[in-house]
Amino acid sequence: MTQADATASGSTRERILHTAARLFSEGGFDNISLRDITTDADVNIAAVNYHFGSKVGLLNVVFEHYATPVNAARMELLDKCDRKRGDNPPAVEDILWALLSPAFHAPASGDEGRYFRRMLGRMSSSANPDVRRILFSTFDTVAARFVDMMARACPDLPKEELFWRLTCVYGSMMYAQADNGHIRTLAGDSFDSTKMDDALKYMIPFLTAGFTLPPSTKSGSRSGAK
Amino acid sequence: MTQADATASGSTRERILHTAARLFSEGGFDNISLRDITTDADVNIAAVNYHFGSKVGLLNVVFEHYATPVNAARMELLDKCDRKRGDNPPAVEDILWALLSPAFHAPASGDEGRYFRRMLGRMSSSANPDVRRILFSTFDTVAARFVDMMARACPDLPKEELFWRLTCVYGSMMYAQADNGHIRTLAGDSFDSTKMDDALKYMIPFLTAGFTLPPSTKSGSRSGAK
DNA sequence: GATTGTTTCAAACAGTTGTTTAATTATCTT
DNA sequence: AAGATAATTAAACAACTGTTTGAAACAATC
Repeated sequence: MTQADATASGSTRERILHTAARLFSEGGFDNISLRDITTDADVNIAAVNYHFGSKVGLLNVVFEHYATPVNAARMELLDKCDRKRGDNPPAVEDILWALLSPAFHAPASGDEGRYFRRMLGRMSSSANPDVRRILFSTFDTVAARFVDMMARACPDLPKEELFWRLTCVYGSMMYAQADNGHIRTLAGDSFDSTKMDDALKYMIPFLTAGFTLPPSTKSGSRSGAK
Repeated sequence: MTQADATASGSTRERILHTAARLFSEGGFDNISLRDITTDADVNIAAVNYHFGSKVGLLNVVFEHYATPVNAARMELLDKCDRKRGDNPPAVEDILWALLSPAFHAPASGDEGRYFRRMLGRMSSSANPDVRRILFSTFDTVAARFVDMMARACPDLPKEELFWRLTCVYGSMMYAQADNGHIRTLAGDSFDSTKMDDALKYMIPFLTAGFTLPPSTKSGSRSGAK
């Protein structure tokens, strides 16, 4: 089954949805026109506004469609982190697993998961206000709980240092999802960087090690190059 | 001196350059039109094509202007890493310092460094082919040397794990530079996240801890949520 | 089989984009 | 001062954007 076939079946609405996710993942939101999508999906231009109201409305539905299961899986795993430890603070590694594994695994079948991951990574630094609003509102609740649990897992960590460590976690995750190809070009392309199981296997220990470090001392700053 | 004044002085060419950097950092390349730039810089719209050939040509010059000192500083610091250790492998922390500190520090004065950092972070995941080409060619040489030195610093690390660890490093750096505000909104905004000295102080130990971990064992994969 | 409501379609809409033109002004050279 | 080069300007260019229109085709219900 070719790629074109994969999106040529189903209702008009579904064809638009799947084609949009694929093209947005390749070109971002602003660089992909409605004509790009409707031509590829073999539907009329007006169908987008008929079914989704607007281009932004389409993006909204794409996000809802793909992000809902990811959010649900994250919530479930975060619940397990809490139950597992009772009144004790949850474990950093478990929380990181709850954040990363749903994003890297779901949806399991086909290329659609890869499309959505790349789309998300690409859009995470978008300057488009509509994109930012949709992105934020989609992951708002779960992300807030993730941050809260990480803070509880590291009770001695100052807020400022927590912020920078979270920046590393989110940055690593988004960059891995975006898969922009820069690192692979530099580090050799003799292996498959789309295997998200490997990403989890290697990245979770990496991030756990950084996050479980004792808080930096106030005088611990490096003053300059030596 | 107001922000408008800061870019209202100098030659037409310079005003375009500085205004472009500022607006690109706020809105990315595709979302900022030449009319946005020329209106803000108070120059005629044809001046862009006269001085820079095209919009892409303008972006090229902006990158050259701001990235050249960063590249030079990185090269110098990487040289020092090599000299310091002689024939021994360089230290991971020193290499990370060589990569991060020039990006977070330079240029020292004014807002221009912040503009360029944010622009770079925003564009690091851009899908625009022109942006990708410029970005890659700008940092190509230095990045390749950085990757090579990291590989030498971790001789026992399989190429695949090296790739994912580098992904974490670049992702953290770019996300910190992009400063998209998502984490700060979640983690509280009671402190100043634009102080790049703090970013270095906290991020370098974080990334060093992850990168100096012993290689993962083949069976070390986590099979699923518990 | 007529009458709903739903979906599709070609065509046009007004607005914005990067780029170019040709004329005018400014600056420098001899 | 005269001529040559450089820089700036208003205006227009063709191409593309998301969106809307009103008629046509389709489906479902009575």
